[in-house]
Amino acid sequence: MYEDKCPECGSKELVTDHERGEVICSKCGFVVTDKIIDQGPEWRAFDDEQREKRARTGAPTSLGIHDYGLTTTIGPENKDIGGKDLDPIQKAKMSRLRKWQNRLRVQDSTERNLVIAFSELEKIASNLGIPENVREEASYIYRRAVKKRLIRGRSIESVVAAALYAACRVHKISRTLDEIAEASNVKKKDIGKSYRYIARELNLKLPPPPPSDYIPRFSSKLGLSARTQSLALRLLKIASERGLISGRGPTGVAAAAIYIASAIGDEKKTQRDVAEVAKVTEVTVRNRYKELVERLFEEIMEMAKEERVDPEELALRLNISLDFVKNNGVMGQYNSRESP
DNA sequence: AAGACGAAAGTGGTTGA
DNA sequence: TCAACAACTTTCGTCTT
Repeated sequence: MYEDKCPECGSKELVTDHERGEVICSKCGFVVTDKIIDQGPEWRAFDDEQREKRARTGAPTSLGIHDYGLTTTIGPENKDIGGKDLDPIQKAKMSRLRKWQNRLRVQDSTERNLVIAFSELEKIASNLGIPENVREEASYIYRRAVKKRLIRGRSIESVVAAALYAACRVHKISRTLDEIAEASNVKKKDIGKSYRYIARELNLKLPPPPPSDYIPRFSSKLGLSARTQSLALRLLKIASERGLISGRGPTGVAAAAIYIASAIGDEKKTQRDVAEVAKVTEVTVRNRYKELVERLFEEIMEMAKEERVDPEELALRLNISLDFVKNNGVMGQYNSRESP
């Protein structure tokens, strides 16, 4: 469930972005929530007639059902098409058919494996509010892993979690290992191991997610405005252009950018709060944000100016000494800072 | 009491001989 | 296979507001 109004600008024009699993205000771009629970069908019915037509086409085929959802089950009602009761002979026949069908559907161990795996997948994915297309990606990856017999010695759950982790990265809505570990009963370490293994064996080449992938989700968890989000994204853009990102954990960098942006945007969050949503420690937030402040000083002051925040006030919020502010030339005089 | 600071020691993963 | 290494965490005492 989510609100029907944008908390940022009050507009009711909310758009659901199924690609990213986010609900976004079409006026100001604010991410209302990134957690869409229990999505309905992917289509919208504009009137009853259409709804009828579409509903009759049956369940959408889904990779997440072990036989692709294409089998017909024999219903338990013992009625014929007209809804009349069947005679006893027919009844017996149908019950025999049902028995066989159940035996055939969950036939070999591979099939059984998939049944268990996909129910686990659904559980984890719905805990995290992962959209349908990403779930299907995960199923696909998992199928390939099974086919290549990559599950030996690994638990089904850890491979499922790993597949989901990979699928999220493919679709640029990266979750952290911590988040997936929390939503499943698998330890972070095991997920990581399984992930690295299947990623290598299946030739999934996934670059590490850029910190910006985490900004919408973290910001909306913290209840930050769209304005502040975009400040954070701007900081990250400049930072990555200058190569200040490499080697650093993306979540820590994202957290730092949000911390700074929240101070500029006049809705300051504590290091603790930011660290919590990013699942890093305060120490890491501190280290990253100190680096960013040092090396993006002018840009930060420039943004402060745009946001009509007094430099001294900002210095206070970010615990930068006033000397540092002066020496780095808020007025634009002595800036001959070179990087070592 | 809360927020921030940073030193010091520990952890787990990567790299390179 | 082992050791060095970088990033990050844990823990903790201190300072400021």
